[in-house]
Amino acid sequence: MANQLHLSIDRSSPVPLYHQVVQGIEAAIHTGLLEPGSRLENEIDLAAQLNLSRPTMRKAMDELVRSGLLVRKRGVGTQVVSSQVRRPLELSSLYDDLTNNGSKPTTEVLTFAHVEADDATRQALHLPAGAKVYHFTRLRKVGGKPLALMENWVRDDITHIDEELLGSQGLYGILRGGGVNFRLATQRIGAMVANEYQAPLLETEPGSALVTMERTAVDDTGRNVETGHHVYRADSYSFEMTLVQR
Amino acid sequence: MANQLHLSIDRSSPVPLYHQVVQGIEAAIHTGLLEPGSRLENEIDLAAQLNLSRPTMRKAMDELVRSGLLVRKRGVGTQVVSSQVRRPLELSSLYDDLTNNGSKPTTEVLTFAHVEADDATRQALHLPAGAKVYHFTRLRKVGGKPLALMENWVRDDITHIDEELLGSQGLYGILRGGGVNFRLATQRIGAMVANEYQAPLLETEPGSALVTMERTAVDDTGRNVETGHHVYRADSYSFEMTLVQR
DNA sequence: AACATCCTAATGTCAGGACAAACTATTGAC
DNA sequence: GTCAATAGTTTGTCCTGACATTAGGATGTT
Repeated sequence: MANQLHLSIDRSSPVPLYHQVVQGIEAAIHTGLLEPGSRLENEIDLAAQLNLSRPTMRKAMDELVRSGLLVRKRGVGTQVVSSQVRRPLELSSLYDDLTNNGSKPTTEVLTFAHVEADDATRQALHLPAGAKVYHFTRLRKVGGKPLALMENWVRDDITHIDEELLGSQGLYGILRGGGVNFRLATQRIGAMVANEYQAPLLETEPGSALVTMERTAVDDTGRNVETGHHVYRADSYSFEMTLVQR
Repeated sequence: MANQLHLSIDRSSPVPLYHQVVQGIEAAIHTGLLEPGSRLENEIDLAAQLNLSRPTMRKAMDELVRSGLLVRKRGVGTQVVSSQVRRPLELSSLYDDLTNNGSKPTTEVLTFAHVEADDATRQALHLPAGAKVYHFTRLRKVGGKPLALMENWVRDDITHIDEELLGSQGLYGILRGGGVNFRLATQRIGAMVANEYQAPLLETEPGSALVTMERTAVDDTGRNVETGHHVYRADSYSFEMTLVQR
């Protein structure tokens, strides 16, 4: 079963070896070199072929299993999952998703204020009484079509934010530029019908379906940096994800 | 910084050591023994205290980082995330979620058929032409209140399914009983407004908001076992998840 | 031919060590 | 006093080695 992965490992690269393996196998699956359902060679032989240790090989496969591309069974082997799997939902911003997708989103800042945080915001961001936050609402369009209406609250002790900045780039880009390393976010996805305020902005009818998302993001120092409440036109947006059994 | 985790490791237990550590730290966080934002001792000392090797300790912390409870920074240390983190979205069924939650869901089977798969279903389940599937719709209530309207298509070569079975337990429970080990699922979450068919069943008004979910589940042999299209009352259900930066 | 038993292959778990890279805080020089 | 070099701490990566556990086929018995 010479599976001829022709992966090449570059030991002088700063990219960790296990990650090079991950990328190599991902590529092999996407190019069809590794067909869905096919079995891989066992971990030990694969490691030997690439002059890697088994733990390193195993760590690479762990990631691929976690992301849903591979399936392992003890005593049997490892095989490529037959279904075409998309990337699991990652911590990314709408703006990044759209630009990565080749679209050119535009952002219109509807309101902008630097105000004292209300109770709900203080609780969401773990702020003391009297702390101030940036509070703003934005309308995001892609291809001239409105897609999302976003209301956010952001700590003001990270980086300066103003209306002009928000109009020119995504919020997460601004915050990353201010030194924030996002680590995780909790979010809740639901639905509502468009009200009189939302409908005209999103160029739809009151009563049409909207996808709602509430999110709070945490950075690597444990600070709750940002919380927001977004609504999306249901006919233009939905959340796609891959769930992996642990 | 004697953090007194008083974890006890049982080496005779069939539970892997690293998982015992995971459970111990999770418990410490949930009981408040480890406060949000507090730093843990370093990996090596913790491992030594529990008479474990560093890789084992590290594997445990890896899982906790992945699930969002801990945050690591090279050169600095590991700390408990300040926000209260919920479990990441796992591959679970609505029925399981409800029963684990202490609720007593009831299921009403609206339609049931054993029919030849249509094109869309054949494609979703990777079935050959002429293959047959179980096709059924169910209404799930909890506390007498309707919550979800579910339409599913299931391969018929796994286990026998009938109307009575579906009324008494969850679909995933039936399939697991039939020897299926679920591994992953891809799903898409969106929104729609209730139509004339859905509204009376869900005891709501036409035009009210519904959360929609489409899911296809894959088992450990790579078979696409089940695909379904569910709608939930938006006022009673939403999807909550934790996203972790990779 | 049907069944139970053994064997093999593969993944799962665990240990102990070594060095690299990144961040902090201290120390030193100007 | 301010800034830069340095040392120390902690996580990140990688290695070798060992044994346990499981699934499934092969073997042998009834």
